[in-house]
Amino acid sequence: MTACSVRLQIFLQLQAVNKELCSKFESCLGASTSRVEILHYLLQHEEVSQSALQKEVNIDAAAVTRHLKQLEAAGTIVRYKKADDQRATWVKLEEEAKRHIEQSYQEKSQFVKETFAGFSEEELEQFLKMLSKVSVNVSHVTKNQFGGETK
Amino acid sequence: MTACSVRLQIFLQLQAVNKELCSKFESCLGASTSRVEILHYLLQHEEVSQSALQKEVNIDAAAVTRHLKQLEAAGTIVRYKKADDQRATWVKLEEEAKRHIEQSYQEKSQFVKETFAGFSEEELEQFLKMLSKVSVNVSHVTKNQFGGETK
DNA sequence: TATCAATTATTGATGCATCAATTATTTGAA
DNA sequence: TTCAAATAATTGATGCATCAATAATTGATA
Repeated sequence: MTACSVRLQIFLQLQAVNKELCSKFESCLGASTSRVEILHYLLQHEEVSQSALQKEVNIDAAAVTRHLKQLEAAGTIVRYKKADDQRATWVKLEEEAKRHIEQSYQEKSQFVKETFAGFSEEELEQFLKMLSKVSVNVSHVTKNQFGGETK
Repeated sequence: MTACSVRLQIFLQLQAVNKELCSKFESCLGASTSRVEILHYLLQHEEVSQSALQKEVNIDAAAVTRHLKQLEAAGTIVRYKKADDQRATWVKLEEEAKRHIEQSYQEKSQFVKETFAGFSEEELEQFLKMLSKVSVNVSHVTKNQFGGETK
C-alpha cells in the first residue's frame, strides 16, 4: 500500500490481467488460449510440422505433442509422416473441423475487440511497443545480477 | 502474418511477455511469483489469516493452503488458530526467515527495476492505466456475447 | 435449544506447462 | 562406411493452479 512503487504495481497488474484474460477467454471460447492458437495457426497454414508449430505458438514441445494427440483423438486434425524425413510429424486440420474453427475464429476476434474497447489506434501502438520493450528488458536480465554471492 | 491486427498482436504479446516474465523471475529469485508475493505480504504484515492472504495474492484458496503447508514444513512460517474463531488459520513468518526474505525483497525490487528500464514515469503511469482498462474491459465480457446459438 | 446457513480450510481430481531422459531418424565427417 | 552429433517427437516426473466436494466451526433464528 505505502511504499508500493508504480513499477511493482505494473508487475503485479500484468500478471493479474493476464490471468483474468486467459480465464475469461477459456470460458468464452471453450478452449485454452494455447489450444485456440494452435487451431488458428492450422486454419491459416494448411500443413505444418510439429516443430515449426511449436516455435510459432511458443509452448513446450511436450505440451504440443499432448495437445495434438488429443486433437487427433477428437478427429479435429490428422498427423502423418513424409517419405523424405521419418522424424518430423506433419499436422493438418480435418476438412470437417475447419468450419467449426472458422466460427471460433470470429469469436476470438470479437473477444479481442472487446478486450481493447476504448483504445485508440495510437494507444494500441504504444501498448504494443511497451510490451515489446518489457520483453527485451526481461531477456537481458541475467541471473547473476541478483543474489550475488552464493553464500 | 497478413491480416493480423494490432489488437491480436497485443493479445498474444501480453501472454508471451507474461510467460517470459514469470519464468525469468522464478529462475532469478528461486521461487514462483506467487510464492514470493505471499512471503513479501507476510514480511509487511506480521500476521494475517489465510482467507485475507488469499484475497491479497489473488490465487485460489486451495493453492494458498498448499503453499503455506510447504512453507510451514520448511520452517519458514508458523500457522496457528485463535481462541475466538477455530475456523480461521493465522500465518506469520518465523523470525529466522525474515532476514532471508528481506534480501529476496531487494532482489525482487531490482528485477522489477530492470524489467521497466527505459520507461519514463509518464509512460509507466500510462502503462498501468492501459492494463487497468483491459482489466475492466475483460470483466465486462460475458459468455453469451459469443457463440450465440447453442446449436 | 435445535437447526440451517455462512465462513474457512482442506482434499481429491483434473488440466496444462515445464524439464529431463529416451527413442528414432537423419546428416555429416573421418 | 561407419559412427558421432543433430534433429524430432515422445514419455515420465513434477509443479502449480483450478474446481468441486467435504469437514469443521460459527452465527442467526425460529
